[in-house]
Order: sequence, then C-alpha cells, then structure tokens
Amino acid sequence: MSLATDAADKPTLYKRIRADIEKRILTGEWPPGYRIPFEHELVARYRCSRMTVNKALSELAQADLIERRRRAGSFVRRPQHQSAVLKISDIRAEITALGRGYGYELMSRKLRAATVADRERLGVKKAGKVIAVTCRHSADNVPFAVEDRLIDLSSVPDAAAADFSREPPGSWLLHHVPWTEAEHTISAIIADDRTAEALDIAIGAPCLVIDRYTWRSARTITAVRLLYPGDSHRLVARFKGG
Amino acid sequence: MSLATDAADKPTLYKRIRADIEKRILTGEWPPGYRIPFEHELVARYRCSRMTVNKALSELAQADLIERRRRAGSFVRRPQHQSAVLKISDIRAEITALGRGYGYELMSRKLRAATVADRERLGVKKAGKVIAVTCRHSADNVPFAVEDRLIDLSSVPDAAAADFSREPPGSWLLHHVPWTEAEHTISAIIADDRTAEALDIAIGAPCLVIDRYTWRSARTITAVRLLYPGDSHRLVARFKGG
DNA sequence: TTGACTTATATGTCTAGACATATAATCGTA
DNA sequence: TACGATTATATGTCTAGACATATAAGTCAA
Repeated sequence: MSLATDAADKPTLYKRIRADIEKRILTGEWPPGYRIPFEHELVARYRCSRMTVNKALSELAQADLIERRRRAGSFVRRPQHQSAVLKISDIRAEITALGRGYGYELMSRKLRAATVADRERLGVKKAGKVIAVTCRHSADNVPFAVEDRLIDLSSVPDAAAADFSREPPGSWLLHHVPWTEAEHTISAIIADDRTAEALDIAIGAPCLVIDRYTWRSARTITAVRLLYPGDSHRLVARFKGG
Repeated sequence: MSLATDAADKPTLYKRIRADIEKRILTGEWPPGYRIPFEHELVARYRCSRMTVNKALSELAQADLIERRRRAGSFVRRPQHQSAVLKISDIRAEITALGRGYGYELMSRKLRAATVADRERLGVKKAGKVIAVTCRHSADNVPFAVEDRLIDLSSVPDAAAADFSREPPGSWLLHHVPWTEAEHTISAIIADDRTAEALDIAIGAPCLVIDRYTWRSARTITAVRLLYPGDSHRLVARFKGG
C-alpha cells in the first residue's frame, strides 16, 4: 500500500513529495494529529536537500493540510468540515463573466440618519448616517437579482458622494473600500408581492436569499441582501479539494 | 505613496516583499494585466537572493493574485470575482460542531443497475450498478435536511458493503474515498408533499437546495441533493479576504 | 510539587550559486 | 507574407550550506 506511486509521468521532486504526503493524509493512512516525518527524515528518504522538502511541507501548511510547530514537528490537521466558505463578490463581474449583457437599474437611494433597525442590521451602536440603496441587476434584460443594501457612512464617508445611478454599489465599494472579513448567510424564502414584481416572477415562487455583511477590521462597512429567482438562478461553485 | 511601509514591526524579508506587492495590487496601483518587476529587478531593489523573491512571488501565484509565465514575467491577475467557492463537507460534523445533538435516519437504500436517469445524473455513459440512498439528518431531534444520494459503484466498489443504517453515506464516503473535485449548485424550490413531510414543514414552504457532485480524477463518485427548510436553516460562511 | 533556568532540536528564513525549461523575440527562408 | 529554426531570457527547480527562533524537554533549586 506504500510502494506504488500510480502516476507514470515525472513531476518535479517537491511536487512528488507533496503529493505523496497528501495522499497518505487523504486516504487516512496518516490521520489527524499524526506527526509526519521530520524534514531531515524526508531528506534522507528522498535523498534531496532540506529546501526541497521544506517547499513541499510549506505548501501543505499553506493549504491547511498540516500544521507546523517549531521543535515539535508537522502534524496532520483535522479537516475543516464544519465550515462553509462562500465567496461571491460582484454581480456585474459575475454576469459579464458569463458572457451575458449586464443591466443595472437604481430603484431607490436614500441618505438618512440610521434608524434603530439600520443600526441593528449593521451591528453598530452609535447613531450615524447611512445610505440605503435598492437596485436591480439583470442579465440579457432578464431580472437577475434585486439588491437591498445599507452602507455605514461613518465607515465609508466617500460613499456620500456616489449616487449609484450608473454604477452598482457593490462594484463601487469593491473598488473603493478594501474589506477584511465577510459573512454570508444563504436561505430560501417565498417571494412577496414587491419582490415578485421586481424579479418578474409569481408571488409565492421560491427565492434564493444571500445576506452578506462586510467588515474592515471590526468595522461594519455594508450589509446587503440579494434576492435571486430560486428556480432559475443557480449559484454554482466548483473547486478542488481534499 | 511608495516610501512608507506603514508597519513598524519587522517581519521576514520575503513576507515584506509579498506584502508590498500585494498592497500595490489591492490598491489598484498595479492593475490587472500589469507586469510586475522581474525577479532580478526585485533582487536588486531588496538586495536579497533570488530564492527570497521567488518565495514571495510563488506564494502570490498560489493565491492567484499573479500569474507567472516563463520568459514573459509575472502579471497581475484579474480578480476572480465571478467565481464562487463553496465548501461544505459533512452534515454530521457540521451539526456536532454546532454543539447540537445529531440524529440520522435511513429512509431507503437500494442497489440497482443504473437507470438512464441515474447515468445522466452521474454523468457516466457506461451501464453499471449504483446505490441510491435517501436519508434524513436532524439536529436536536428537529429535521435538519433530507438527503438524496446516488453512488457510482464502479467508482466506489466498497460502498456495496456499507449498509448506511447507522452511518450517513456522506460521512462514510468522506472517510473511505478521497475526492479531488466537487461542484455545488445552490437553488431554492417549493416543498412538495413528500419533502414537506420529511422536513416537517408546510407544503409550499421554501426549501434551500444544494446539489453536489463529487469526482476523483474525472470519475464521478457521487451525486447528492440536500434539501433544507429554507426559512429556518441558514448556511453561514465567514471568511477573511482581501 | 512547583517554578525558573538551560539545552536540544525542528522549523523558518536566507544565500550564492547551478542547470532545466518554456517561450517571446529574432532572424532567415520559402 | 508566412513559416520554421534559432536564440535570449524569465521563471522553475534544486543544492549545500548558514544562522535565527520558538519551544519541548530536561535540570535544578526553592
């Protein structure tokens, strides 16, 4: 179970080392917590320099497959099963990347003192000003999503000058404000009449909901709710894993 | 705009190089397509060996921030906004990680020759045997999700011996079969009567749907559809970004 | 037993070279 | 002009060292 390295081509040495270790981890031969061989042991086994095995191990550590501790060694990490990671950024980019015509429509934009509900949604305590934007994105003239967004002006004062009549707020924020953390919540709801009209679907039809909160170093930047037609839109994610 | 490196602490050199470049990319100073300095130029600028800048650039390439091309140089990549990454693995682990009591119930398990519909769903052409499993997951005795899964026995022959009466097929597969690629599709539907009964919700209530296909080196392993009560369950993802 | 000090060691970073390899650019030819 | 061969060059990988640093483990005293 350990001799055969079933590939016949010859990748570089450090990649082979990395793949060997990865396989042992993925097959469970080296379970979580297992201490993988020290660098000097791998150096002996593969007859190479330490930099070569170091590169292999560094990449495994970067991929969170192992954890490296000085003086102690390198250990197989528990797989991060419970956590879900979702990365979606910009609807305009998403649609144009699909080769479809992007359409944008500002439905309302209000600058106001934060209401209690606003403050709750943004998770801030102090009163301040916010911008509330509602808009619609479409792909090839078909409604794609409606967006309901709140921007904390005390975090993003520049946003007061943006009117979002042509550029969607998501794109604007992406280019003007670097974020450090985001949280997504996905759920499903039934379309109410207002939503149904905006998305051109029937009342009672299912909608996919994505709520996203974005922070920069513990400061809320924006909270956004995106509503997609549930039976037509699909959020596709493809990735490599282990 | 280029002198100050606002940090006062002294990280290692390659990390400083990496951070310097990353900052220029993220601020847009070096836009997508921009050719960043050659390794030998960075070597001159930072007065270090090539291996040091190579390590910095390799990590940036691994993070998909830059693309490296032999003879041509390293180029800032377009941000991968359009792509979504979703990582969900094991419902049992997910529920126990939340500190809730996990419950599992096998509703049906059938071993059969693959029907046309099965083959289509799995994306395979040859006839073969499959296992079809329907089961229910619950958290603290409340229905959490129903699972409808197809396993390709020609890819996972060992699965024939597993009866899934106690262990959910997702967990079993996770521990027995390493996968290399997965694709998720998220959508929303209205609960039909069978689903409504299994999830203990009203007919017509919204459901969150996750379809997942898993491959190992171009071979389909399994196709699974998970149905969650749309208004109660929430798929939460929190992550750091840049 | 506990706490403080010392030591051994695995990883972290770095160097100054080397050769391999893919490919952009150039040049020559049909 | 179009195509094929050559060359220059930036990256890819690797070596055999070096010193730095965090820390597990051992030592010794209170």
